[in-house]
Amino acid sequence: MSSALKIYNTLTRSKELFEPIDCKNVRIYVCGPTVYDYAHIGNARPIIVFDLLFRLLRHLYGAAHVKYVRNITDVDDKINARAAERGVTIRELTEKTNQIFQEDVEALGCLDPTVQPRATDHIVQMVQIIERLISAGHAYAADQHVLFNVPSMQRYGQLSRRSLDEMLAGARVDVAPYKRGDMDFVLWKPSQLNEPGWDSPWGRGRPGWHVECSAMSWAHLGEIFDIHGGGIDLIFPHHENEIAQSCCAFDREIMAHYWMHNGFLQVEGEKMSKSLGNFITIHGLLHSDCFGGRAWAGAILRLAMLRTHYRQPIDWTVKALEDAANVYNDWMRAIDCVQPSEPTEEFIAALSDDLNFAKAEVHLHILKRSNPGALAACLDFIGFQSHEPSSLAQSKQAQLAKIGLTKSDLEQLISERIEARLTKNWAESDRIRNQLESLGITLKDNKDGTTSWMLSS
RNA sequence: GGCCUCGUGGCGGAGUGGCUACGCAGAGGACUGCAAAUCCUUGUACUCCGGUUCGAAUCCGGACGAGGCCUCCA
Repeated sequence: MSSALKIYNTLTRSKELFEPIDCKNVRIYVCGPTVYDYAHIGNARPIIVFDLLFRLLRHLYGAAHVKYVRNITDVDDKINARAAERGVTIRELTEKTNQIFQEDVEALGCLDPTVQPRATDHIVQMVQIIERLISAGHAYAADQHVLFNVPSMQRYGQLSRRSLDEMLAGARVDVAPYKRGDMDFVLWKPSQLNEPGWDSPWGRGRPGWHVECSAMSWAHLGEIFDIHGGGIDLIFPHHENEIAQSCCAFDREIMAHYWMHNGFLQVEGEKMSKSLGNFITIHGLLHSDCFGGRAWAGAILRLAMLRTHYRQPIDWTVKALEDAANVYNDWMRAIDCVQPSEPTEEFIAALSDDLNFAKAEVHLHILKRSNPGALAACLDFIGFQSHEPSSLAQSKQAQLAKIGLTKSDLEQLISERIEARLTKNWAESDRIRNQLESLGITLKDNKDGTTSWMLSS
């Protein structure tokens, strides 16, 4: 079985063999969050999906040879509006939001990207790109704004596969007096004194929406790189405009070779929206009972997310989380006290087929019986390593501490119960078992007469 | 209106021309004081209608349905 990586490329709308520009320096960029509010569960999808890809690339090319950049957009009009609304400074808002985001992502079992650049640290590069675009005739300054002149780029619309005519037919574009073409989009715009702004050749202002990604990918990955990822909704206009900016600024045919997009998420069959009241955040799922009446471990959320192929639409349901929890707990029991060996080739090969997790999951079920060590290694591989034997022991200890029992207290209770069972005192036996169950500890009577304990799931 | 996805058993979800995965849930059984866990058994599905073919869930055409984008959005 071959582990050659194949990925679906939105540019060509087909699955292609992945061939890096430089196998010693594989480069991937993923559009990260705009930090103005708690990240919702839809935001978690690209984070998890591309974390899986990152892990796979590290395996295939070596951890030192993969560079993963996921940006943090900390300048945006939504941020300005939210900060004003809450009466906090922009810096306070973006710092706090980013901190929660980082905690959420860690709980979801994601590795840190190689670099997490911030938009506000790359204003210089943005200005440079804009200057290049102007001098190449692809952008123009007008009325304190700088706009990208869409008709100046013949290939515009290549990624989203739409022609300028079609786009204009939709015709709900902003009409502004300073625009030459209806589709032209803003690279730079003036800031009021109460808005964040930077000095530039066009006056004090701030960047438009798309240019930050062109600047940050350039700064950290170069003019051209391997993979660019994000949600499917970003294809147009965000990624289309990034391509336009980068290709025209650097006079390149392409910006990234492979464009990958994850599908959308719905909640219990409906679009997630604040008005429907089904807007759920990662934070809420992890730390409250807002969904399904209980909190969910990050690993459960991660597994539930991965079980649907990343390009398919996913329906986020309580049932899917319960299923994922069942499967996950099953695996954890199977690898309790097992030393991880190596992930199997079949498993890697399945993932290498455009991240076909469902196909890979089959091998996990097989390994559960035939080779727990390999199962543990496969689970480690895909980011479930928080439950290595040592940390399972740790979480058992933590639970004891939480309920105020020492290990010998527990052992005492267990042996009392064994006594009771020997004298067929079932009432006492059940009383002890129920008492511990209510404290989050499940007892299990083994066939040899011993009793072991585990954390309740 | 334009463009783009998708439609598999109760649920999730592989499978791109023949051998009809896998998991969850359910049912039956073994074991057990009862549980839990484990093990065994059990599931013949592919939206509809045409077409191509010896043969289609899989290819082609059409219908219906769901979702997305075209405007901020992962």
